[in-house]
Amino acid sequence: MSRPRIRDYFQQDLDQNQNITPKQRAILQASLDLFAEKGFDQTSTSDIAQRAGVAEGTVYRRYKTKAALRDAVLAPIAAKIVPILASDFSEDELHRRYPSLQAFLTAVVNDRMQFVQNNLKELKVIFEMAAFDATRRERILSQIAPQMVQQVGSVLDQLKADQLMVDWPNDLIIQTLLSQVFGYIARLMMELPGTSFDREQTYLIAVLTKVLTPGENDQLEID
Amino acid sequence: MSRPRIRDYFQQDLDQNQNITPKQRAILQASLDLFAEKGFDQTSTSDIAQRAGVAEGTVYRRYKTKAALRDAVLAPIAAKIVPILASDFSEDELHRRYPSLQAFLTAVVNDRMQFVQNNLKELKVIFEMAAFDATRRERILSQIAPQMVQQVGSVLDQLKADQLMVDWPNDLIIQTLLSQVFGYIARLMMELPGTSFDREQTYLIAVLTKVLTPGENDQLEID
DNA sequence: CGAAAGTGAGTGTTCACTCACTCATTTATT
DNA sequence: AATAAATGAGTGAGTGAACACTCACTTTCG
Repeated sequence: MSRPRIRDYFQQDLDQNQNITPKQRAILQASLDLFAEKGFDQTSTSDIAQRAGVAEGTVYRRYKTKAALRDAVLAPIAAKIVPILASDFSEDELHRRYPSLQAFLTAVVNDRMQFVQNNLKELKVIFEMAAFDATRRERILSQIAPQMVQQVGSVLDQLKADQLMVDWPNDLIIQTLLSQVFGYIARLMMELPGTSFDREQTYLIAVLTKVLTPGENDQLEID
Repeated sequence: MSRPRIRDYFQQDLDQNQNITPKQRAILQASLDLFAEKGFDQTSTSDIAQRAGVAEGTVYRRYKTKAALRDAVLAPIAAKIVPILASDFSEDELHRRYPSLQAFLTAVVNDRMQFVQNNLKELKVIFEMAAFDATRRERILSQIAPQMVQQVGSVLDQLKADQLMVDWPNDLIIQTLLSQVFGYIARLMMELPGTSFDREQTYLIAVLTKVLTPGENDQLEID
């Protein structure tokens, strides 16, 4: 593929961020690692300090609370999630670059898989947080969902009009895409055996292409 | 559908269990509710006692530790998961009852969705535990995966031989099934808006039927 | 020297867990 | 049948440890 890959935004942001001392960066890194390894509640601030090679007071120099530290760890990726989800989904991109649905899906899947792999720890922390914090979850969803529907919707409509994609409601198609993405993330997070990037990629593209290609018996008997 | 539905095994087991006082049952119920609402670590034993209308000492009368209490809450469902996953997957059932792949998937999906709905809280607690406890996770997977492959495998081979199912490796097919199940569970757990049982069911069956029906371009270029 | 970064002993609170005790019911003794 | 003894579920104040967070002080660096 000739397209540029989505890079590891988190690392990038950490590096770009100026006013940050090596110790503060070590604290962020140790927090991320430990939160992903053991979970937020099971990680003590003294764990973090120890892993980062720093006194506990140093952690609280910049971050007022442990929760604020988690927010600081997640801030860079949180800002990138919506653009990642929606990028490539423009009619322009679509018509200029991709000759077929499969080619389109290949490009989309490839980038997203890279992003997930590069930010797996952050995603794990986000999922843990979202699992039991309904308020935060709703805030996130209420920001992401409409943008997805809006940015992706017109392209889906175009694909459907061109008979390139199954004629389902857009929210069902988006749900299909996201289900596969969640499944992929879950498989990575759970460290299931026998998974490899190439195999996952081939599989994801095959499933999505098959589901989203229009067929003969596609009527969904939904109101 | 004329088939019997899978019932709410957890409630059933709680009732069947003899030597259990009302207070002890209240403790189990309160634990399950609170673990699912707030998460295990965020639930204190005094929370549980209060919700159950019981003194904190009563909790420790039967359960040595808080973790043992969680295990007791999950024990009934844990014993049922493998049978649920594998039931219906016998060649006998398949040929006697189901005229088509779609009819087969409809029956399978229906029962599993009932089970998930009836045991959603328990599943949430299990997922939280599995997320950060690699040892437990591997123990669970090492028990479930081989049984799934064994019990489901021969039927999949039959379906493939009869040209009723796409000729993919069995583990990929199982992965497809489980991905959809996980996606469904995730959607329920996250309480996404706009979901209903009927809609989910129609959707799941449609997606699975489409993916698993043999087609023209099904070659997966995998070693 | 001044300012910012870093330190680690200290603090108040929360929490999992304990234990001496109560009380209602069952079993044994007269 | 009446009374005593034994049993075990239930209680809640108490305990020690862990934890998030603070602050008076030290070190680093421009």
